[in-house]
Amino acid sequence: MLESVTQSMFLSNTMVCDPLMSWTELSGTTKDDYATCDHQKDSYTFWTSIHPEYWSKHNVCEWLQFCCDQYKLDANCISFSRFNINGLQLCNMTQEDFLDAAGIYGEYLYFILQNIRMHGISFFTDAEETKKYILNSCLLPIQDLQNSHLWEFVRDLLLSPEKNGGILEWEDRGQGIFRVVKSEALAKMWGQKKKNDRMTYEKLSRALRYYYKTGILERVDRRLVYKFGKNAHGWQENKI
DNA sequence: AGCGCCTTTCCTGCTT
DNA sequence: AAAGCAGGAAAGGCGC
Repeated sequence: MLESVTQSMFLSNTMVCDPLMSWTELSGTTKDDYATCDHQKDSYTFWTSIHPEYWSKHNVCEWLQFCCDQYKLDANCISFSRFNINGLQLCNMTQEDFLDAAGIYGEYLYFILQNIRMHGISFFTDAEETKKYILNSCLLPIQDLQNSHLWEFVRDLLLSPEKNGGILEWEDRGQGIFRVVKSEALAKMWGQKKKNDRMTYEKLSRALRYYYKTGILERVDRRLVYKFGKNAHGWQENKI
């Protein structure tokens, strides 16, 4: 399933990946990008240039580090001891194995690995491109892993009613008008994401008000009610 | 090193 | 009276 999904998505975007290009050509295009990365500068050019099947234990570790860096994953959620294995063993891990070893990131890491095996590392050097693919896939929402902006956090909470526990609700779905139902709960959740237990709705709302200036939000003259502006995206139905 | 962006923190005054 | 709103000011964090 994963293969067919990613393959079709992959082939549909010739800018990211020309199917005629070889794996080595693809990975070669990224070498320079990572030569500028001061973190593990020396090793990037090595592990990205070989197939995952041939990675050493060290390379596997570097790959995990790369994923954490690139997608802002919380390394504490990943059991690194479970990944003290070589590339061949890594490639033999099932999706369930990944879930066991990396919790909420398991499915995601599995997805990344399978795509690197198929298409090379360049597939994942552009976080924005990767995000598009994940959003179009049936994987867990990548915004949970990546998005750091407050308005995106709010948007994604609105888009996941099963997760927001009635904290936010749409007032007018079509116009992008929504209401903050539990203000302090929202602040607490935002604080959790930012690892800041001093967050309050008072402060969060100040940040929201700054969005009026940039057109991310529009003012609605009602208490606890906000509206997405013309510069907000991704909140409309049937539109990503 | 420095700059810009996005908050975070704090504050005063105002409104509901 | 309590909670929310409006923004100014300044500082922090982080990516480039």
